[in-house]
Order: sequence, then structure tokens, then C-alpha cells
Amino acid sequence: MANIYDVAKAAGVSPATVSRVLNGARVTPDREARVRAACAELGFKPNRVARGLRRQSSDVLGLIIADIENPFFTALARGVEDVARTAALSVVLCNADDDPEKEAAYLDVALAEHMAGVIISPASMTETDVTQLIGKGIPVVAIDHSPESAQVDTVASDDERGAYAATSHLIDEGYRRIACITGPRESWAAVQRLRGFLRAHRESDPPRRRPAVKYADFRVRGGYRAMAELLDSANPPDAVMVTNNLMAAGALEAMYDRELRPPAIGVAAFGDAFWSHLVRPSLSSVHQPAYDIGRSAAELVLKRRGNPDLDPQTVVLPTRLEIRDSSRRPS
Amino acid sequence: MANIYDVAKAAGVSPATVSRVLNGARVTPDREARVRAACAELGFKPNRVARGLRRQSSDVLGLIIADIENPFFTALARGVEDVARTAALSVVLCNADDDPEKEAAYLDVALAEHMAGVIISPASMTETDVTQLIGKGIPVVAIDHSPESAQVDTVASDDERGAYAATSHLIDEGYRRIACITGPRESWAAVQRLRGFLRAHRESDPPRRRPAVKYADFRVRGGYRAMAELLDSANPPDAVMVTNNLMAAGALEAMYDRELRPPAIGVAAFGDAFWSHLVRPSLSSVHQPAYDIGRSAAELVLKRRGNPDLDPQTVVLPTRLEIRDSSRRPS
DNA sequence: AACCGATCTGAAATCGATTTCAGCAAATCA
DNA sequence: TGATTTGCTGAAATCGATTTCAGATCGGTT
Repeated sequence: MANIYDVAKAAGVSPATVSRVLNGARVTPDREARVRAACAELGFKPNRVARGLRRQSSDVLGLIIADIENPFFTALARGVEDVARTAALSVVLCNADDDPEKEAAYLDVALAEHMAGVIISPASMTETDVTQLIGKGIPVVAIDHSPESAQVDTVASDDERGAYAATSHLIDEGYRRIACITGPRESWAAVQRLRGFLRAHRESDPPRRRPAVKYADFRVRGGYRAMAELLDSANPPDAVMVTNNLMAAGALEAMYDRELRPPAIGVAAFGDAFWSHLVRPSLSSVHQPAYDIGRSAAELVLKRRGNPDLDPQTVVLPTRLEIRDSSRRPS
Repeated sequence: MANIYDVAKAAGVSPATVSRVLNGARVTPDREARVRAACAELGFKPNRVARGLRRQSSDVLGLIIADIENPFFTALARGVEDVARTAALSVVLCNADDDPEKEAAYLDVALAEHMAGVIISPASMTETDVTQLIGKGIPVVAIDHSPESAQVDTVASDDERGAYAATSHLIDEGYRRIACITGPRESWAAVQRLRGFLRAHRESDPPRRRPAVKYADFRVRGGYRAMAELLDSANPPDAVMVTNNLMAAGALEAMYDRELRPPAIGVAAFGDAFWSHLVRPSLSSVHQPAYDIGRSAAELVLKRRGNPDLDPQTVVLPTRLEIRDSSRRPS
């Protein structure tokens, strides 16, 4: 493939001039025309690696997510892409799979390739290390919660309040023994949602004590197992608040296997899923603005790219309780 | 950040020797130890951009997919990742969103960054141009069908046969007016699945003619609209074969909105989805080995990386009809 | 002791763009 | 007209690794 020297020769100018044409610096119209003609003729496209080496930057935005199969992250990715494209950035997705080691590998790639920015949903609040990125001036935006290694821009949804609302709703519907299936203890979101769940219990009238809590892994299988254990326990719950949509699918399956379904058992879940409409009777869910979280995160990257010394800011987007099928008929 | 010259100076050797240590060439143990110590001391990590420029290659594998929200592709991505990691390659996902323009942009990135390989589910059989990649010796593997621009390694599932089996099953169950909701005409998979559907009609005894066919977009909304139109038509079908899982979700929703559900209406769909268990009574589905397709594709990339002049080969993986709830009681 | 071959080393070239800097020409001003 | 500014231009340095190549070192043979 043709390089900038070939083009320069073909156009009868120096490589510097070709570079200037490519980057919009001032060049006499006559030369500019010759350069453009030569570029077209030779099918020249500037080598991004060479450019990246010299410029110490690239126009690729890294998005490191915890689980590629989780619709929350795929919707988020859409939001990131839509904003990135307005700034002519390409988005590459990296699936860290909740594994700090894989995550570290991708952070290395982002660092080494001098990506234009990194949006990351940290696998671990303590282990995720973004200091090198920051040190090199690469904008980093965290989803949910800033890693401890460095304070960075963060976009989160109002998880605690969402969980509070969902749990209160179940209480209002008359359920007595409400359990919670939440994510791993290392996950900020899992912890916040559990807090909201517990607060709803404390603040109910009369206050309720010691609801059952299961920690799972935010995956379908984990949700299934947690629900199965709850249902098969000596004192099974009559309702459950599940803190993400994949686990909700698993939990529902466990219920179905036991011929249980709403409203005999109350279910509220975090997250939207296109399949949730197919579950009838339907369940209440806490809508997470995944797409908008993605948009906001990408906007923060762009903002910080312009002026790197801004103080880190946190954007919290509201969650919204969507009530469906509240026709509980207490038995 | 420290570069190779800093390390060389610290270790009292030349940069060439540092490079040799990094790449496993023979170096006296004494020097090697000094170099390793200096690397650790300075926290040195080789700059991948510089390496990429010199080597004209990188250790990133590009995966360009049509729709990030489609579980088929996310499962496929898992397969790719698992194989890639055995070869120490990082996988980056690019969401082309069925848009030839976005796709072209990502192909440009792959080309410019000299990726170790590209796995692509072509947005269009005619427009997708991979000749430049091929020309530069970058292994390209297509999902479903090779683009017309160049004959490349291809991994597909046996779509035609799967669709035939699913449709025949509906016929055997006694449904009379079976419609098909398939994807865009530009999609090879959509066309193959439609062919299987039509063949099942031709080869049934007695042969059936002119079944209703709707072309949609492989998305939930498209499936919903197509099904709504079918159901609201003068002569609605009593069964439907839907060629992907997202459209199946939409189609089911349209049915539910009209208080219709299996087995009053027969449904067979392509693809697996974790939520399909939640749809009860359940539907028959054609299992696509998405994960294995990803694995095979990645293996082909690795194979071709070793010896670039192999003839392009095509791997076809079997689909499997999963029959659920065949308790049709003809009315 | 002289020679040969094998092994290792570092100086320098290389990948392909960007950017600095000095030089030159044209335009502006006194 | 001469001095000064302005605007373009191209040669060369630069980014940071890899790799070629010529030379140094060492052990083993005759």
C-alpha cells in the first residue's frame, strides 16, 4: 500500500506538505489539488499506527465491560457509540468477563494503543488499576463507581433508590417475606441495590427485620441457584427482589420449575429486557437508563479530552420503577 | 513511561539486546538478568504502537458483528475469545449495526492497525469489501457467507436444513397455514432459512403452495410488526417460522397482545435464548451453535496466520431442532 | 599458534506518519 | 527603495520498537 512518500513523489511535493493537506493545515490551492489527486490515484490512506506513534494518540475509544451477554451493557454500548461517532471516534468493546486479569490485559492494550479514552465498568473496586491511563492523560470514565486506584469521572444510576422503590412496592402489595438476590459483594451496584432493599425494610411500618439475602453472580445460572435455594429452604419467601435482569430470568425459571408464578409470588427486578414482555403475568422492574448512561459516559470522555484538568465528576441518572400487573390477590 | 532506551541504559546494554530479551532471542544469562531487573525496576512495558509499526502486525483480533444486542453474536464472541486467548490475542468487538458504512469504517481500522485477523459477519454480501485486508495478508473469516469481494474462510450453520426441519415439524403437527418471518433480503442467513422453509412446503405431502413470507430486519420491533401484519391480515396464518430469536420475541409479543399463544398458534424460531425457557408453553427452536461458530472462526484465523496460502475453506456446523411442547391438539 | 565456526553484541536502518525549524518568496509598511 | 513581516515549503528529527549486519568473543581443531 502506498505511503506518504509515494504520494509526495507523485504530487511533486514533500511528505510534510502531504501531511499538511491531510490535516488541514494551510497549503497553496495548487499543491493541495495535486496532493489530493495523488492520494486518490494511489488509494492512499494514512497509516494509523505510524500516526499514533508520532501523535501519541489514536481515535479509538475503548469500552471495557463486565459481561458481553448482559443486555444492560449492550444497550450502554449503543449509547457510547452514538456519541463517539459524532466525534469521529471508533468504539471497540472489550469483554472483561468480570475477571480482573482479563480486565488488566485490556487496560494494557488501551494504554499501549494510547486510546482516545476508556470507559470501564470495573470488575473490582479494589483491584482495577487505572493510574497508568490517568498518568498518560487518557480520559477514563467509570460506570457505577470509580475504582479506588484513582478518582475518575463516573456515571451511575440511582441504584439505592431504585431498589428501595421496588422493595417498597412489594411491601405495599402485601408481601410479607421478601428476599433479595443480589450480585457479588465486590460489585458496587450489587451493594447499593442491597442497601436500598434493606432500607425499605427498615423504613416500612412496622419495620421489618432480617430479610433473606443471597449473593449471586449477576448471571442466569446464579439467579436460578439462588432462587432454588430460597424456595427449597425451610422458610421460603413469598416475594423476591432481584438486582439484575439475567438473574431475574434464572429466578423465574426456578419458580416455574416449582409451578410458582406471580402473583402467588412477588417478583421485582432490576433492568429492562426485551423479553420481559413475554413473561406473563408480567413483573415490576426498575428501569435502568443503560443507553443514557453510555451517552453520558462518552460525553464525559469527550469533555475531558478537551480539558484534561477538570475535577472528576459523577453523574447519577434516575432509575424508574415500572409497575406491571399489580393485581395481587392475597390468599 | 520508560522506553526501551531507558531500560537499555539502566541495564548497561544496547536497545537491541533489550528487544532480544523481550522476544526470547538468545542472550547471555547475565545480561538477560540485568535487563529483566531493569524492566521490573522501571515498570517497562513495550509500546505496542511502535512494535506494530515495525513488525507490521498486532496481537489484536477484530470481531465485526452486525448487532451487538443479538445474543447470537454475543455467544459467538465468547467462542472467539476463548480460542483467541490460547494464542495470547486480545479480541476487540466492533458493532457495525448492519450499516455498510460503519462496517467499512471498522474494516479501515482493522487494516490500519494491522490486526492479527478479522472475523466478520458481513453487513452486505455485495458491499462488504475485504480485498485490502486480504491484500495485506490479514486473515479474514466470514460468518455465514463469504463477501463477494473475495473468497475467504467461512463458518456457517446449516441454516437451510434447520429451517426445513423446523417447518416440517410445524407441518407434522398439523398446522395448515404456516407463515415465515425472515430477515433482510441482503442477508445470506435470512435467504437460506427462507429457502429451507419453502423447500419444506414443496416437499410436504401434498405439496403446499405460496405460503406467506414477511421480510423484516432481524430485530424485535421488526418481528412485532411483521407478526402484527400477518395476524391482522384477511387470511391469518395458524403458525409461523421466525428466522431469528429477536424477531421471535417480537412476534410472540404481537401474539400475546391478541391473546394468542401456542399451541393455538404454532411457533418455531431460530436461535437459542436464555429467556426462551420463560415462555410457556414453550416453543420449538432451531439451535444454532453460536459459541462453536465463534470457536471455529477463531481457529481458522489462527490456522491461516501460520500459513497464509491455504485455500479458503468453509466450515458448516449442524443446527439442531429442539422440540418442546408438541402437544398440539388440533381444533 | 593459527584458523574456523558458532554465538553473541551493538550501531544503525527501518516502519510511516507528524512536527520543528530554517529558508525563501511575496506582501506590507515606512 | 529598503526593511520587515507574513505565509509556505521541504529537510530532517522524532515517536519507540525490531531487525539487519558487521564485528567481537569464545571454544575447539589441527
